[in-house]
Amino acid sequence: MARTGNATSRRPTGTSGQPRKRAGRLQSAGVIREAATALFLRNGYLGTSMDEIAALAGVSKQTVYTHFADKERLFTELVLGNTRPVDEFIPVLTHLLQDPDDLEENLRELARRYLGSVIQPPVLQLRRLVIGEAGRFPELARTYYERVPERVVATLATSLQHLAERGLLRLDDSLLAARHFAALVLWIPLDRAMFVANGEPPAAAELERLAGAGVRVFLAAYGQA
Amino acid sequence: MARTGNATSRRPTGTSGQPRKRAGRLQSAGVIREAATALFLRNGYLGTSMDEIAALAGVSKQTVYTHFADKERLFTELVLGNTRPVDEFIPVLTHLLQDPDDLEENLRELARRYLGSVIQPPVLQLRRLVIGEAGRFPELARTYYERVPERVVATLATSLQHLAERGLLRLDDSLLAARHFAALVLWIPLDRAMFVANGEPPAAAELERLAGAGVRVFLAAYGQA
Amino acid sequence: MARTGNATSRRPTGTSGQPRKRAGRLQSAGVIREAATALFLRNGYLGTSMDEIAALAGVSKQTVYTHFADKERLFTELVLGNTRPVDEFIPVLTHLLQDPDDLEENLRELARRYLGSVIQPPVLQLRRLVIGEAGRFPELARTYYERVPERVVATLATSLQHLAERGLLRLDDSLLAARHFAALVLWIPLDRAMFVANGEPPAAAELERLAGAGVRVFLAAYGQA
Amino acid sequence: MARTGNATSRRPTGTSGQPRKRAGRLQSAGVIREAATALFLRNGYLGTSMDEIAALAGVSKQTVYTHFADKERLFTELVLGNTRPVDEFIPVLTHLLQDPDDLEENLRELARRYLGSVIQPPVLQLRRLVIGEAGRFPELARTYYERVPERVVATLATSLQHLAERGLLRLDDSLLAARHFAALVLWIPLDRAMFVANGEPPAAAELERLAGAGVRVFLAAYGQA
DNA sequence: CATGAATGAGAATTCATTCAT
DNA sequence: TATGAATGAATTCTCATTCAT
Repeated sequence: MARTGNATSRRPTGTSGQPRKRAGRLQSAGVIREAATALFLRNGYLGTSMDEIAALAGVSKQTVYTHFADKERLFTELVLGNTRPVDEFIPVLTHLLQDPDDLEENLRELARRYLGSVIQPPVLQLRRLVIGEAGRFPELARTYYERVPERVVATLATSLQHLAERGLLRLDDSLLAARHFAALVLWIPLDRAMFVANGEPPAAAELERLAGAGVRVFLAAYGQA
Repeated sequence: MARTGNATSRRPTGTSGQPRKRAGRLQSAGVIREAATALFLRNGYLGTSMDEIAALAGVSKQTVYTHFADKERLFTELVLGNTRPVDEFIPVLTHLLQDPDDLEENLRELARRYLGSVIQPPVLQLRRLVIGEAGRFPELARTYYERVPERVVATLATSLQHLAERGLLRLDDSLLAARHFAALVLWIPLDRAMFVANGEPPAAAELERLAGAGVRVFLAAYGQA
Repeated sequence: MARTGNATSRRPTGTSGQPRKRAGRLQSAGVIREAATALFLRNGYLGTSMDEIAALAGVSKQTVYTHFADKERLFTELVLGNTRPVDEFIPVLTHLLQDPDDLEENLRELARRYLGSVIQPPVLQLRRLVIGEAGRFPELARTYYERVPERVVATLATSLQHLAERGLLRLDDSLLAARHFAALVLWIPLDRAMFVANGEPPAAAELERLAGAGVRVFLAAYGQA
Repeated sequence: MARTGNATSRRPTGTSGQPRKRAGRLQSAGVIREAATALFLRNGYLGTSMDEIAALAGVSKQTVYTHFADKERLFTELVLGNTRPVDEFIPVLTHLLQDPDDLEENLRELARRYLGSVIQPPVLQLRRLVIGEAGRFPELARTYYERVPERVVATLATSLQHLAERGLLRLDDSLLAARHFAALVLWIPLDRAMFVANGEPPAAAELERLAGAGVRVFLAAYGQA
């Protein structure tokens, strides 16, 4: 059932890597961040050791501690600092629903982008990581939930509300509608991706099909007759 | 023949020590299973030590190893042996859609039960656990996915197909429809529960509302005009 | 430097072997003896576990303890019971020097047989084993030394003494002469074999050469002018 | 961000405990080497634990691991680093046979020194150790054989060859002659010492007698008429 | 700021041996 | 006699963290 090799023994990935040549003083933090992110995403919180991080970053372990008080702090900082995908997606979302000429097509485009943003391997890994560590870091998981998926849903709700006000949609609970949209569009591939790690990502045609079908259902319920 | 003292240098330790009750022989495996399940669910795979498991089970560490070859095997066996909730839900599902007098109400009842089954804390914990360890145990996660959530969806698809054949629903891809149903009904509280661990579970009224709303959207798209 | 694989981790050789089908009651002791001998010779005293022995013998561990009080006793009994090669060689030796027609040729034949007896892999393994455990089992090693190599030398000394009395050799310390003979004949391949484990054994021609050369030197010092 | 308590659940233990002297920084490796050597020689590879080594060295276990990757590496490094006796004996040998005034006496002196070097308890223990572990570390045993006993024999062969060229000896295979010399001089006490561990070493007179007798036989075969 | 050496606790797993059946 | 289950101590090795330089 376990992956090739031994699930318990983890190789010190850093040792064999090329030891960077003394990251120029102040860049240490960045190098460490990168190394730690890669390792946490791959092996989880407990599955990653400070030794490995230091080795992969090419710095001494103490240097890691100079920049980050302890493992916990390093971890939470990395998780919460990793919001680029949402930060970039939010404006796209807003813009797409700003002034739609063809609502169904615009929603479909939104669905495609939404899916495309969420289905990226690093995003999936982070999602798995945060979910898996939710027991150990409840605060962190809750904060991540609010800052990442919920932020998108809230923004989407606002946009849907605007559309409803302009008579383009029928809805009385925009947040619920936004969640239904997210559910219809994301759930199928996302749920699968949570469990099937490293599986090949869904083909473009499949995503297209899912986006179309999700939007169709959404509009059947929330579209103007 | 041996030199003074003991060549092996391990004294036979059995004589000393208080005669712990000796968990009833053949029941050890069960006790260990329970203890391990509780700990794995709470603390994860790496966060749980064989020492803790043995201690909580009230047996010696070696006894754990007599019953389970190693930690990995113990873990996977527990995860895959934990399918009771689905095993119980599948017949309910089938029966509810067997011969519906009021389709909307039956779907709503199904939605309530589906939600009720999935939202149970141990089920949620197991879900988080499997997702979190998907990187370390990809095979296990995939198998779990197929045996648990996918099995329900496949069964649901069959039931929906029957309803469509009897003219009660309009659909051409029953699996897709089943997934849309699951998405509309489960996603909202389940996604939240993945991140908000130990948060108070949604109130019954809230679940009722979500079930109703989900079914409404589903029927808007797949119901008979 | 270590052999392929890990010198520390030893695989439970017995588990994969075919589990004999319940050795007929009283034969257990024999089966256990065989299994234990094989394992001790291969992996040493500490490197062999009672579990492995039981598994390879196809009996339960307790059965091992029924026949042998503990690991030490099992070990010493096996080592001291393993004297077949000498038991068989001693009469050969005596007979060869009984009434020699061509002394040099008879000594050469003796040398060949001596070498042939000592150079057998199981004999070499046992020799390595006893030497390696001499620190842990000093009594055992000393006893083995007396019962095996020293017994041959003592017998040889007696035979040489007879030959001297018949005027065929010149010597005043027959034990010393016997030891010189053993040294000249055995030392070269035996010393090498102690260190080069599993090396291919010396070719027959090489042994022949060594026997001849050893006897030549011996006769140069102890032969009749 | 983390839950109450410590997410890692290992308290920083450094505060408590008596501040052991902190073995002088860079000298740890040496201290560890000494301790490990003593223990390996006394108890063998498997009979020595890393715990014992650390304790005897007065350092923490982890410090042992900072200096030596693992037990195997520590062991092989110690064994192969232990060649002082030969390193010192080789020049003596060469010098003694350089320009002999009284060949028999010089050979006898050489025999005494040879014996004296080989019969030292630590040398004997190392020899037993390497032989005993030859099954587990075949490469190591072979390397040791080549670097220690064979190196002496090869050097001796060269010296004997020189003597032959100067007409002081008669021989056509100097390596064989060297091995015969070693056999005649060393075998008797060395073979015994392999088995009789911790036995009192042969008295000086006994060694003298053996050296004399060995040289006498050697010269009977290889000396000038 | 950066380092290498050090630490105590704890990880998974195996050991020789015994007990109840 | 033979067994399977159980035990406490020990095994190798790793962990997060700190100290002296």
